[in-house]
Amino acid sequence: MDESLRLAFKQFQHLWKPASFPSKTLLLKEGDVARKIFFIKKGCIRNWFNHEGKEISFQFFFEGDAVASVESFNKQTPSPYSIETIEPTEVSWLVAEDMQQMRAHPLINTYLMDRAIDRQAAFIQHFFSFLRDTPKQRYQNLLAGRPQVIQRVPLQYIASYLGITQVSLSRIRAQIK
Amino acid sequence: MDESLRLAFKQFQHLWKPASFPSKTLLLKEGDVARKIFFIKKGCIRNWFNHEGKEISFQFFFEGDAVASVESFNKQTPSPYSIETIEPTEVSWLVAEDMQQMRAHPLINTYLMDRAIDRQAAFIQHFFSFLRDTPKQRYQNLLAGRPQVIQRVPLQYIASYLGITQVSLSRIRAQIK
DNA sequence: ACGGCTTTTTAACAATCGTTAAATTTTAAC
DNA sequence: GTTAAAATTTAACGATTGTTAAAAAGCCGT
Repeated sequence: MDESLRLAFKQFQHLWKPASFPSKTLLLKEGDVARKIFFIKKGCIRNWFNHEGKEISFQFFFEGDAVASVESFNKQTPSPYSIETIEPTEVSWLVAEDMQQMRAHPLINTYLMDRAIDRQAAFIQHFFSFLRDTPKQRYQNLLAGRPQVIQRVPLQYIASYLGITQVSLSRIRAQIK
Repeated sequence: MDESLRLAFKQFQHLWKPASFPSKTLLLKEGDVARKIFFIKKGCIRNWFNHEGKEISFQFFFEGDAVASVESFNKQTPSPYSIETIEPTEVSWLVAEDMQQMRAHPLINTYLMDRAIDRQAAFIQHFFSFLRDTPKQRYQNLLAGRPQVIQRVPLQYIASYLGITQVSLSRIRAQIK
């Protein structure tokens, strides 16, 4: 992020509102329409959806990450998933209208588009690992590439993220140690 | 696609070049830089990457679809995957510079962005099925939702698309019939 | 520090998957 | 149409996973 972009962001600083939440707080409930985008100052968040009574986590976010139910936020449609804190979390948040205002700034718009593309690339890489790797390899990739996920996220959430059960993850961990 | 958009596309008709390829023709080789975007008039195409000597297919395209190694095409970087015809295929194609020219048109740009978002949504749905469904359910979803994939794409390609081996797919098919 | 609750691990068994190899069917070239 | 090559199915076996249940470990509030 260069200086001119930083300045552009400062112009809109007044739009951002601070908030703090305890762990296990729903910031957005599956089926509701997203009105806010969150920027994590401190803490940890997961995105998950319900499938036959089971919670399936599919994304984790940490300090510096922006979190929103993007489609729901942009189109004002029901969100296909929930957003929930994992740790006590401090955020800055913004409503959709204010986000539109920021997007009007070309530098910020370009920056946000680039971040969206980066996230998509990471998403595709994670997806590819389901085609290419075994669950054990997927766990080892996570351990090597994003150790803070394993340090900070409860294993039950990680299991569904890897596409396996808690029991299977526990066995994999026992094999490696 | 409404009338004004159709007119906008017509303006750039002269940029599109026709080409025909036999089946199993590489339109882009993994590691090469993508220079073209293809629009399928007739036929069928797959995207795949090599992993330890095995071909892993992850997307299929049919008549009306636009196909390119998007990141490679946009950033002029090596493509992480190959693009290959499955059937004898007729396409219209365009080089990156001409695509930029078309993107300058607001209607076309909006249309292309919307299609990109649609594709991403479909991609995410496919990804979710790896977290939520068994391989058998994934096959049945494909059979119900995109029957032409099963009718036109060789089963060995479909197997890797579903994240399983050809043998396992064959067993699943035997169970269902 | 204590109890109660949640999370993680372990165990046992059935079901599914991967692997290798062979048999069968389909496809394509001459 | 015949034949060779490719694709698909079937078989057998070992490895991995899901499921259910119980045990162990960790966490939180009092």
